[in-house]
Amino acid sequence: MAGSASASTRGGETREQILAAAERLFAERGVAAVSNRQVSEAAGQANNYAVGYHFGSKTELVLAVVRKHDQSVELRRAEAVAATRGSERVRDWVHCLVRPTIDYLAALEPPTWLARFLAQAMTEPSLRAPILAANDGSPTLREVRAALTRLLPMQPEEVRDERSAMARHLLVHMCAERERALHEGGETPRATWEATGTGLIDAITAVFLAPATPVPPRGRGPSDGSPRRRRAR
Amino acid sequence: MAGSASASTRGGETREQILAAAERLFAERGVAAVSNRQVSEAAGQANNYAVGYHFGSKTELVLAVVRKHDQSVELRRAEAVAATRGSERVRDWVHCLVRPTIDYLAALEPPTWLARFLAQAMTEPSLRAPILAANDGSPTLREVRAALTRLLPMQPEEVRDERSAMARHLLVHMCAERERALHEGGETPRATWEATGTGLIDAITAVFLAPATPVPPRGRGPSDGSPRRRRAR
DNA sequence: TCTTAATTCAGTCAAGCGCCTTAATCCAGG
DNA sequence: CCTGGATTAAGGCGCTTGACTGAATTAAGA
Repeated sequence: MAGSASASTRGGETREQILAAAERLFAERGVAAVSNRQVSEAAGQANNYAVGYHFGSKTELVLAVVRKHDQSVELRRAEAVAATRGSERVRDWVHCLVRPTIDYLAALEPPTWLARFLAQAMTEPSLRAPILAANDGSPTLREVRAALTRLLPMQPEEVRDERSAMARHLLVHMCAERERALHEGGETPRATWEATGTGLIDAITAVFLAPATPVPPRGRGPSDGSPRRRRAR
Repeated sequence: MAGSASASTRGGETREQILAAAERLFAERGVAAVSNRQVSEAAGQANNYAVGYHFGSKTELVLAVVRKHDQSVELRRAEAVAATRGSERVRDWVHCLVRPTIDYLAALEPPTWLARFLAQAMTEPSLRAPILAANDGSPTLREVRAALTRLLPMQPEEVRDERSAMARHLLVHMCAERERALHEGGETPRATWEATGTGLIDAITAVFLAPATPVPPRGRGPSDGSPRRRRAR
């Protein structure tokens, strides 16, 4: 395997081309539907084993793409967290969850593939775990989670975890959906990434702040908040 | 191709076995990662072309699985809508969005594969469109959307559409996540499908009811609701 | 200038794939 | 009981894939 030629060595450039090609192809067709050969060829390599040589396996290729972008997002998130530290507003911390990703997407020059790529990669059963692990390692994300825990002290842990997962799903899949619409030239619900981010912050803030219907530990509870209804027919 | 042997003919039974095997394998490994041969073999067929014979293509196989379940969910949703008709509470209509799916999942005998299967199928680029089309055709879903539009008249259409998409993503992926955790024997944020449904209704209701930050038609607006911040470093 | 290690090229190979064919097998209606 | 259409078994064909290899090509340093 090639050493991680970080800079503009010969191999480093090839690596970049492979990463770019992989990101695009995986975003368009799904990770499993694209062979390493196709990635190698799309990257302009005559050697059909180029991916194997530079990355070892498809899993490591995908992780390399993820890491490449994660780095930049993590930086932006660190900035956002620094500016938010001390705030008592849930919305401010949700902002830290959403804006870094959105701003990074907006900063990439179109056409972008990242959002769709991430949605694909996160859904692939064999890739889900390692990618989420990388997420768990982010210190900034950890700080945001801690802040939300502090601001929502009455909320059962299970509810907060559940809602964190919801926030993640919304961010990933709504961005992917917008990116897809953008690419296909169709209509996008929002005119800009900026506006999409605002919509996501509105929604995710509402999710975290929503009153949680208490669920009885076991057995039927007094009510689950559903309307009057019992046998309609 | 086989006629749609609906009942318990010889071919009908094989069809069922193929559908069950496909649902399981696709849920576990992803649609693209499973070959038609593997599905045929898992269904106990010696003929590696069994899928082709009975369904024509992988796409039609997937759609057949979707339709099989959709039918039952649609029935439950019709009941729920009938019981909710006339209600002015957003939550009641969100209930109609969530409960039918959740209750159907809860009614299936474990282990279930449907939720993960749907998440996989919806993410597959080539399958997304036809599946969403089937969704659009549902008259009950149409009625729910109409009701929500009626109850949220001030909300820009783009915001409502966006939030409908959010609701769909949350329902699909949160169920898939719980089902996965259930299958792997890990911890589930909620003890029961019932409680998961309640959590989803809480969250999705909040999303629909959330105040939408107005986005200026063009150019920088007065505020996007973000905290005081301008150059943290 | 000359090494030399890293990288790319240009293939090979077995395994698995989609698609197709032919021959058995099944079973409902005559 | 027989027959014909539907279904399943068994396997072939051409192609792509992942994994691998040895020779050519760079390019950076001695």
